Amino acid sequence: MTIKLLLADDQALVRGALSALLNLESDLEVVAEVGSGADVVAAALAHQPDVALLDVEMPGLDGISATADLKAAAPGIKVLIVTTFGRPGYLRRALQAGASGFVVKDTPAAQLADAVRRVHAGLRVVDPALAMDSLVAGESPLTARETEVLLAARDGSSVAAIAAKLFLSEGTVRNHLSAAIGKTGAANRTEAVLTADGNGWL
Amino acid sequence: MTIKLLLADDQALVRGALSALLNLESDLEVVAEVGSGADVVAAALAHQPDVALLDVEMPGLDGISATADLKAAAPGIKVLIVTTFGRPGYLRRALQAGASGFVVKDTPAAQLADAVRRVHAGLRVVDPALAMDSLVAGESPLTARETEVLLAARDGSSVAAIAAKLFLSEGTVRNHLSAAIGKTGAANRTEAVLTADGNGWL
DNA sequence: CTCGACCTCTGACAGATGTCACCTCGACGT
DNA sequence: ACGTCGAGGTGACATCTGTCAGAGGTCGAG
Repeated sequence: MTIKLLLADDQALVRGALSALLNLESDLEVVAEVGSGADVVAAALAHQPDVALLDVEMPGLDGISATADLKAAAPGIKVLIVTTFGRPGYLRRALQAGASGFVVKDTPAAQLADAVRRVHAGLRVVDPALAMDSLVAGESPLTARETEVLLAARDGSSVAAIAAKLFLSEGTVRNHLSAAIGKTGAANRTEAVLTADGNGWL
Repeated sequence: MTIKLLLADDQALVRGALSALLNLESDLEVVAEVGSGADVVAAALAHQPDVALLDVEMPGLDGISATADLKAAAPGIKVLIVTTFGRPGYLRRALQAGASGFVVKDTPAAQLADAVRRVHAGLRVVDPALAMDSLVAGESPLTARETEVLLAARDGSSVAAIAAKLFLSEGTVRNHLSAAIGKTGAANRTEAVLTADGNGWL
């Protein structure tokens, strides 16, 4: 009885390589590969995999949103998140979206197949060190608006530009930025964006 | 006659997966895998590969510096750069360092083995679209100091902090930043860092 | 209903930032 | 010997940022 897999990663080379790696295992079989989060649900319905391996960083629909969509459309399919960045917030949001496992891309290749089998068996797979970080970092202290403003500030936009984009007064934007800077313990907006991003709060 | 390969990528999962992918080809054999740029030369001397596949983004010694070191220690080994980001400046610097090929991670997996064979045969392998970008973007217009200052500004440091780190006057730092902002067509230091980084100038 | 949390806005303020003009110095190419 | 360029610096200026106090408004929990 082989475990059927769905792979989602925007980098074709990595996707193909992971496929080769997993197909080496006699009890695993990759039945579908997609390059964007938007294609996950359709491919899953078409190929009926047992486990879906999703990357978080994908253009358009990210892996976490894709997880939520997939669990809504086909609750029986287990989801294993595979990501480059072990951001605490990613782990938290992935689990809330219904993922069964969370693997960072710098874990040894040999462990991936085991992770897949465990997830298929109904177990949770989470890197213990990352779970600790997630507990320490906690949930995002930023309010919805503060997050939006920081997101808009990420590309170096001025207060005026952010205000125009979000239809706010410049003073309001400055207030939200100031609050975000205070909550992140940063000294300016750039640092605030960096730490918030590093924690997976954006 | 098999082609012997050396793999360098800081993400163990990707490294292992690429290894699996390439070992599927009957004429290719991965003889060494390392996780940092600093280990490339030693592993190359120990295992005598024909071609080295190096990632650009690695902690410590990056793939481009590793290329230069490797070509100095063992000029006969061909280098194929495999990277996530197709920054024009990366391509230029990789070729100057002695790389024979440059492949972005979102090219189809099937083409990687061919790229390796071509590089081994003494040909150059470069994505045509990326080569165009490299021509258009041209060399970095930033002077050495401007680059240093931008680099120091990347983490959101204030002018005072940058001045202290580089042992410069605050006024000089402001002048360099202003020049960098002007040359990159940005409106502030954050935008300047973003565009310079996007072009591989940092 | 009241309270708290959040959003929105204003006005004022100190400090940081970006720009400009202008200066010296050393290296380099002609 | 000369001009050019980059590095390093100073001083002044307008503008942008970050902070603070205050003042409404909405909305859900208790």
